[in-house]
Amino acid sequence: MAKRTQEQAEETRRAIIAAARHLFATEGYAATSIAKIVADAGATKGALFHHFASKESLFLEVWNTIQLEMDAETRAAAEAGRSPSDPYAAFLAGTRVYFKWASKEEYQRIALVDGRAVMGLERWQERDDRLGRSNVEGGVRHLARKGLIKERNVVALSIMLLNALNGAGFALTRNDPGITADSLFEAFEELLRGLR
Amino acid sequence: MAKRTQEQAEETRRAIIAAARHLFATEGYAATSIAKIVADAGATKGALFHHFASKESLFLEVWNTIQLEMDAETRAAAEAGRSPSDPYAAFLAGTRVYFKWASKEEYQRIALVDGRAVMGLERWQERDDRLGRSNVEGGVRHLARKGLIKERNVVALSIMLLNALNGAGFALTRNDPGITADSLFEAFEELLRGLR
DNA sequence: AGTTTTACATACCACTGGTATGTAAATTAA
DNA sequence: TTAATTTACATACCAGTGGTATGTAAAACT
Repeated sequence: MAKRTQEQAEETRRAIIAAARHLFATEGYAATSIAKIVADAGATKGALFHHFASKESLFLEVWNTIQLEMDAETRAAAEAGRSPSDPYAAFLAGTRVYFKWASKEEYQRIALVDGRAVMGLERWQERDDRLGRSNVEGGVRHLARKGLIKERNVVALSIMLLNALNGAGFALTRNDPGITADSLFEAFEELLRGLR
Repeated sequence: MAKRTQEQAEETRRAIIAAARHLFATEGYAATSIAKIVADAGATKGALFHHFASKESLFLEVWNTIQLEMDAETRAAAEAGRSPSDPYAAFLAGTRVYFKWASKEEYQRIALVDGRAVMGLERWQERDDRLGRSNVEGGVRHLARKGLIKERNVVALSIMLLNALNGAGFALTRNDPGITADSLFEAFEELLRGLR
């Protein structure tokens, strides 16, 4: 068998992405070889390099997919959580969901750890900004308009709050007795509401 | 020339570490080959593998060194900044210095980006806790004793604040017009003082 | 029906981190 | 002082890596 239908090609492509995503999440980018990926996907190196320019670009595709999944879910939660009485409600609802993502090993490995190292600082930042950071900034800006946060430091505060959330996700993986999802969320809420 | 004096051996060891540190900081861990390290250090692979068990353990030594340098400097600054009138003073003084570190490319690449990827989540966390996190926790605990922070969430808040600082460091490298060292520091101070 | 393009498969390549072996000088023991 | 041992490399080598070049047969288009 040599050539496939377009549909069949799409399927091998998806199989490769699925295998790569699983390996990247469980073993990490560096420890995942292309040979292993294609073996798991039931394909060959030729197929992989036909569909993807490099191991790195395959990783980027996986990274993008995960980020978009996360983005869609948090936005939806924020939208659903909006309340006319509590201006914090939408932000905190989105936060709760992002928080769940940041505590998943897959998200940590791919989005928070290896992503930075693979892409390098610059590319990671510009890509990261388009998603997580812009969402947080939206929430902070909303609170600023309501007079609950100083207008001047919106950007700086957004950066810090997003990173606080990421760190909280990391912390959750260790079964440290002092750290629970609730205590972290509560602490974040304190941080947010403390800003006047 | 075959065998060297102990002093000479120490020197080649230092040369290798220095070359590795520079390359790791400028090119990143993955893009730095052992061949390049020993070429820059004026040594051979044999020498490197005599002094270090692996590329990874060489990286760990560099990582450790940098973390200890940072730790010493921030602790000293916090100590020097202590004030009987302002309970926040010591913490903020230490913060200011850590902040300077987190904005250095060398620290970002080695300590904040590649370190996580190279060590993996678990090892990175347990090592990271012993330094940065424990310092922040000390500061937070001090404020909690003074009644300025809820005693209950000390650990959770420490994690978030440390990560907020790291993120601020990242943000500084991009020459984004909205972000300055001062605005970030000010935002952090707001965050901290907002906790009651 | 013929031409072109697609979707692979295979063989190959330079380079990687790491190892095994050799060796001469420094250090230690007798 | 000398003999035995250990140290500090240097060199040659190896399996595995990401990536490329080439081939090919069927699908898609003209």
